Amino acid sequence: MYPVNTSTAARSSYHHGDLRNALARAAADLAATGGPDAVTIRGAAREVGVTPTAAYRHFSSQADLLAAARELAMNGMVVAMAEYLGQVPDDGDPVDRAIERLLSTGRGYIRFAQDEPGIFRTCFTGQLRGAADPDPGLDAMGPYALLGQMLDELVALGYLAAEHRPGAEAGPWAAVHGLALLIIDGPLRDFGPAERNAAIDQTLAMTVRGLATGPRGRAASH
Amino acid sequence: MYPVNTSTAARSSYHHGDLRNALARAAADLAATGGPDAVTIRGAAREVGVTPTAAYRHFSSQADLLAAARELAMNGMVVAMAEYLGQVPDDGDPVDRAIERLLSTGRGYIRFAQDEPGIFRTCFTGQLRGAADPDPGLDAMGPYALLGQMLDELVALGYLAAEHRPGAEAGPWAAVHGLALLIIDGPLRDFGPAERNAAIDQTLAMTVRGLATGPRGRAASH
DNA sequence: CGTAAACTTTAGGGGTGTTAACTTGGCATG
DNA sequence: CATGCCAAGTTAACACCCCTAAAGTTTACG
Repeated sequence: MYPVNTSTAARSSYHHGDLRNALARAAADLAATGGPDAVTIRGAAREVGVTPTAAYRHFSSQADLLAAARELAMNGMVVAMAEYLGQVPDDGDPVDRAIERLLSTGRGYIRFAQDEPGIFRTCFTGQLRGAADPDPGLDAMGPYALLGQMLDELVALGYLAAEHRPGAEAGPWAAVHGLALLIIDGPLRDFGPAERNAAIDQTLAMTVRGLATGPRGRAASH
Repeated sequence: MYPVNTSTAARSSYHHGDLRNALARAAADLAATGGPDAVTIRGAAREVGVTPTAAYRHFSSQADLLAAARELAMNGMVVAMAEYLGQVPDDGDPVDRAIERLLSTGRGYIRFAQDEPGIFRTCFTGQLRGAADPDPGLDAMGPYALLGQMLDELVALGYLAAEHRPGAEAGPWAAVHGLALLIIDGPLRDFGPAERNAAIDQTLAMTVRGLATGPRGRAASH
């Protein structure tokens, strides 16, 4: 009944050696299949082959474990999005290209939510207010930073007016975030693929049009 | 230890007389303070002053009770939104007025989410896929229908192009929905009121601009 | 007056978070 | 080398939850 060496750097017998990470990983796995509600101390401990109370040596509470899972989930999300974004071709008109990159970022966001709803939900839903969060919000800023770069590009190219740049992340982010949630566990969840994609295209098109406040933006109709 | 007459039409002694509704109401109360996770058979029964097993006479499961709570929550939301919408003045240019109504709808949505996060979450999050849902999605269509009317108005006034009308609900809905969730339990939750309102204004402005595809729309800059 | 519905108690099997007290064993120190 | 400390694990237990089942009590109604 000694701990099973599930994955990395684990000593062989009584002391696990890397229990914290192993538990966090297990928690992330649970989140992937069952969403944040499936992240449980007992479940993670069981998966690692360890007593539930052992987990309390490394995590002060279930919320703490969930936070660790969320961090891993967030990493997974930015990696997946970056990977998806890397596939967009780098040719054509600069403005079109910048817009295409923005669109791909949004599509990557929504696609990830659809492909890994459990992880996506874990990233964003069920945040505790008073939880001990060392860097508040900054860990969830992965997609935010990415979006910021896109918008900077659009300003530089004259598509988005400079005076509209401050705080411009809110709109596009809200749009893709909301759409993702409406699709994965909102009223749009039983749309077929066609309707779903139509909703995505329409939302992204509206967003891009709504950002066209600069000189070059008002020219392009899209 | 006889049941306390919490509210409406309850007979006095052994038979409660309106237990189903009382439980649903209690469940909605629990949802209001603690979100959907706080909706529990035992909790609702306790609040009403009744044995947990008695609840199973009226609800087949906790999910069933939650569904009832969600229905009440949804009603509360449409009422609150309608009330808020009723306050917008009915004067000025028709297009401006229609846009103002659209904006107010969005503001009402977000405001409700902020004022009653528990109820809002109960409306939209944690939907079970296989749950016995008599009219799938249609109960959650309250805000959706309202939005549809606004968009029809905008088409009639030439602000939104008719060819963009089909499925145009997705974008605006996604935007306000996403913003609401980012604010109440997403990364934007610890924004101050000022930043929060700025994000709301910016998102709504972007949305309105993004809908301006008709002849009258392209003229107005807003 | 008797049936049946509404509600009650009791009991039990499974899940969860969390605390308290105990045991094991690695490692440093005398 | 022996010793003993202390962290990493353990078992046990309490409280809460969902859900099911069986058997009893009250009340409405035909």
